Amino acid sequence: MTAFTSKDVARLAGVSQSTVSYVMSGKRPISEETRRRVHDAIERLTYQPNAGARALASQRTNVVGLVVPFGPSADGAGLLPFIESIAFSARAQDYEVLLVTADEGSAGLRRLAGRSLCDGILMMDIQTEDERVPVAATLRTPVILIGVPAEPQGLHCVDMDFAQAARLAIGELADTGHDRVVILQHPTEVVQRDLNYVDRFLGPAVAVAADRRLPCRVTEPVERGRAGANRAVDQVLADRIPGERLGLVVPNANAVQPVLQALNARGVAPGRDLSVIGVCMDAWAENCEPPVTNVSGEARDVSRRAMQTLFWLLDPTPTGPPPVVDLLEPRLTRRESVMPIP
Amino acid sequence: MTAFTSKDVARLAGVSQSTVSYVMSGKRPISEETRRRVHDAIERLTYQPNAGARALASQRTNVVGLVVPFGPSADGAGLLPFIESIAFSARAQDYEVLLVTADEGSAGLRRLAGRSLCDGILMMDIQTEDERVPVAATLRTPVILIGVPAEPQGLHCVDMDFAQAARLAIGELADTGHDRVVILQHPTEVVQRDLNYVDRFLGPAVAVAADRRLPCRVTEPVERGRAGANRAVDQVLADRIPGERLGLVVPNANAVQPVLQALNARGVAPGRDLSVIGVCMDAWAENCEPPVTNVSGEARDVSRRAMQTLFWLLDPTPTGPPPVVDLLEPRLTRRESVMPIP
DNA sequence: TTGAAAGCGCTACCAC
DNA sequence: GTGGTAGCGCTTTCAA
Repeated sequence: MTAFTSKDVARLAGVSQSTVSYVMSGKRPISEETRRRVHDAIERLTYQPNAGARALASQRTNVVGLVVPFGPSADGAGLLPFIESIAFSARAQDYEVLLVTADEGSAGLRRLAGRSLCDGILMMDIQTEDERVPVAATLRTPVILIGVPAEPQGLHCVDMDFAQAARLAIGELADTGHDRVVILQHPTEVVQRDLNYVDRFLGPAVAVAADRRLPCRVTEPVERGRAGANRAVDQVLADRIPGERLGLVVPNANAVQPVLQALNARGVAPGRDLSVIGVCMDAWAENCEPPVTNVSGEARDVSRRAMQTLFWLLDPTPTGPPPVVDLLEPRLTRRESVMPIP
Repeated sequence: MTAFTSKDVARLAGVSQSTVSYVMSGKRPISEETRRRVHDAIERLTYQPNAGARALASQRTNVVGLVVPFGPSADGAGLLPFIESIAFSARAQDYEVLLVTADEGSAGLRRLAGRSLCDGILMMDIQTEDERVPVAATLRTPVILIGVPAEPQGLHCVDMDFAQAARLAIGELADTGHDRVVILQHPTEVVQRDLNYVDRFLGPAVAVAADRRLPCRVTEPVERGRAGANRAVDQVLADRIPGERLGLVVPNANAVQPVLQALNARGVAPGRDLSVIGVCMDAWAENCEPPVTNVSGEARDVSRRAMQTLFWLLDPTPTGPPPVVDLLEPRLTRRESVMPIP
């Protein structure tokens, strides 16, 4: 019992195979009568076109490749919203999503492109100097980076604007009369992997603090999980100068909750005894104790935009091209973790 | 600049196209000399076979479809280890992974099979009565269920053995001299969605408790997040009978941490004032405060096994077929959240 | 408005 | 051990 082909549809509808094809693609005018007959036949046979054959003939797979940072480094739940919203955007345009793990390095890219497994590629977790970027730049298949490497080599980049996020966070602490800021560094592994967003945030953050005459220190890397947060918080509390208004900035979304827990456990109340601003999704910030003032770049927005860019590259429309480096505005939401102006 | 084809390789190596094909597939003996020449040519051209053409000619896509429960119900971080290990298993066998979201329902299955997008399908988050299962059973494409519906219709099922997990958890509380057990129900949404593992755990749990003469109550659904856990814990503590040895069982992996936090926040120490046993991955259990005694079905083991089963179906080997319903043994690990025998 | 037919790049049969 | 060649099921010219 082998599947029906467009030939079967053609025979049943009493038309040629090419007519079936044109009815499906809409690439040439078809009489109402013919269209109906073909659609009927398609329905009766529950015909579906063979993807391989279509790809071979049309040079279009209708698949997007997605390179995800699994492997030793997979960074907790933050990944899911990305994958999820990419899957939805793809589906909305009749595309499938092919998953490739980042631990393959550029081999994955070469495979996707070389075998014509997909029409375009989305790549996450870009390193500042990323061996895959130069490779990606030479492929026939368009590649969109979610993140901004040192040298994008002409590739389209989409991400949250971390510089702006830094300005918002530090600015808020300056505006609310803080005396000093401590920024909790990402975990060692992230720092060592040279992930692009580390310095895109830290650089501007330090600069803005200097600008606003706010003493500002960056901690040692804060390791994942409860233990890392505890250690970092102990250190911060030990260094506190009596009476100062201290602001903590947590650029690592995964650290926000553990840090708040550590503070609570030590009887230090964010919003009363010191301030905390996190960089994380709103949903996480709201669910903290207390709800935390955050700068938010929603994963969904970033991946939706990345998909839009990719689709534009796949068929450019009259509307101008998307920006090559496309940074989305973050948003500061005030909640209860920042001390009010005295 | 269009990609090289096997014809180019053949010309460069001075052999026929079919020889190139046979060198790559190893499906017929090739002289050492020829093999070398072909491999050289492949290397020089960095030739990669076109996936569509190959699929069309061989009726094999070398792709596995993965149906993931994204959508409103996506249940936090628990999903990633599954996806991740499936991706690795696939890669190890030279397969790609195509992602389909569960919100498409059986349409996704029909598309994967009807268009020959993949050779086999893995489906997660099975409902006890799942509309997709009867559909899956009629496809030409083999489907493996991760989970066990009421009527598997001959489909292969792989999952943790929740009945055994229940026995382990309840048994441990009985053995350590508890007077009463409270089981924290999954969130409303999970219960209403009729997910198969809810009753596969609860039924046996209640039965074993009865067997051991352990009074046992199942709570109202405990909603996601801190708030849900707080409410549930308040209720449990309010119902406590002074002096009793109370055991809490938390079958919902995502609730384990919030529940422990809620207890801690109320000055109730698990392992001293009452006992907690969670059903969750070891990594999560270890990272709790205190480390929690758990029954663990590791996602990785389940998905690896599911992939093995799928690969067996794709090319059956002399070794017998895998069991149709394949339940993996869970493991109880004692940590610090269960009160020692008095 | 429609049909016939030439490929797309590969696999696998049949021949030598 | 190797080569020739007929498809796989679709899209897209070219012709009518």
